[in-house]
Amino acid sequence: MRASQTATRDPEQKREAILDAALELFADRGFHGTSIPDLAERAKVAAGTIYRYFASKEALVNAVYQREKMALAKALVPKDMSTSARLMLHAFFVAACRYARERPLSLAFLEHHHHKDYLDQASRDLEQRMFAPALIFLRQAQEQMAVKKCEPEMLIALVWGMFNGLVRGHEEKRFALDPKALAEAEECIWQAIRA
Amino acid sequence: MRASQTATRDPEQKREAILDAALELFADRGFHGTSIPDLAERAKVAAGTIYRYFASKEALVNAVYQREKMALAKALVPKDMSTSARLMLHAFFVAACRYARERPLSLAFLEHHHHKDYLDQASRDLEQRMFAPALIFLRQAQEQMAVKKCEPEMLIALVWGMFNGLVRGHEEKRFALDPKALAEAEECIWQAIRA
DNA sequence: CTTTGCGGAATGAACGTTCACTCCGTGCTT
DNA sequence: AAGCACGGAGTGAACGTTCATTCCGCAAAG
Repeated sequence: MRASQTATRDPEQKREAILDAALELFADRGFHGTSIPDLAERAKVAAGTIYRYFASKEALVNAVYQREKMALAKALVPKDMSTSARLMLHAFFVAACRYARERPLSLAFLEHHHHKDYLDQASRDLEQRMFAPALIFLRQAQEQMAVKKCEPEMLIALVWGMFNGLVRGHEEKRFALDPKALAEAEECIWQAIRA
Repeated sequence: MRASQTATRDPEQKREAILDAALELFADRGFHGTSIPDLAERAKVAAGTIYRYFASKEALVNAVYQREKMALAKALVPKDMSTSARLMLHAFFVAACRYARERPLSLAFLEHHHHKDYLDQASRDLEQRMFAPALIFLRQAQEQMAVKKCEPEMLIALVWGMFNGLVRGHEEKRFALDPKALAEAEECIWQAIRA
């Protein structure tokens, strides 16, 4: 087994093109609303080629899900858990807003395909790995009397729910999100969870 | 002349049976994931019968959307806007939780089909009629220094986002929602928006 | 020349929708 | 009172289309 010597035609690049096209189409038409021929056209490959890289449409959507979920997790995971709860929330909020701005399709896709029945176990498992660091941090912060002593899972649901509401309202142009509005929103979130 | 025969023959009841089946299936499989034959079987009618009541699958999903959105609006609209902001939030929260408990499929359907491109203008217009009373009340409360002076649309997005996060987390069994947890969640929401 | 992997037509299943028909309650005729 | 003709709701097989997936010929790489 030699290292990849096919430099002229990079198969990895084609795979990425298919994943990118799938992200776009699945994000705004959903899984069942997207056809393989449409997908092939967007990725600029033939329909049959997709099956060289992915066993089925389901396998493809799972590959997209796992790629995007890991990208989101990587973008949100804190570098340093030793600061105050307030600063941690700030870091989370800034990172989440940056991700929403830079990869809006990723967020839309993940929101749209959350907990769907065609997702396999590997995809589902990523959910918990994602929230694990936040959970640990929240328990710490609760002991230091920095945040409310509710079920930490519930606090995460509330914070993530607020962030989602913000993103959705902004996408629907119901309100603008200039720096002032963002700062106000961040403060709302902090007030919601602080002790 | 039998009761069951008369019941089956009532056209309004058949229409409702189709709408009920559509609510269930659309809520958990989505629009494109639900087929007319499946729908017909669930509603206990023949496929062709559905087209006696609705012009197309799109017309059907719009009929379901409008019925459920109006039911939600009716359940959430406040009886009396002259109390304090805190009590208004309490009334909203109790009503929303009651709706989530009694009609979970309705909430799932509305969340799932929010702003989809197969929804017609009439369906879209219901969205704004829904938030209008809340907007008026929020502006009042802001003048009385009871809630934060942010964009009211943003406050609505945050509150509704928290409620959605709560419902979703509960449905996924990530945490329990006993009366104590509900009271804590309500307090979080209040702290998020209070002045 | 052999090997490899892509393109795109071919395939059968399943889709939304239609339509010729059945069935039954109702009211008119006798 | 009984029979008949009518109208419209309900049916489900059939239609043309589109789907996910397969397959084979070809073009380029080794």
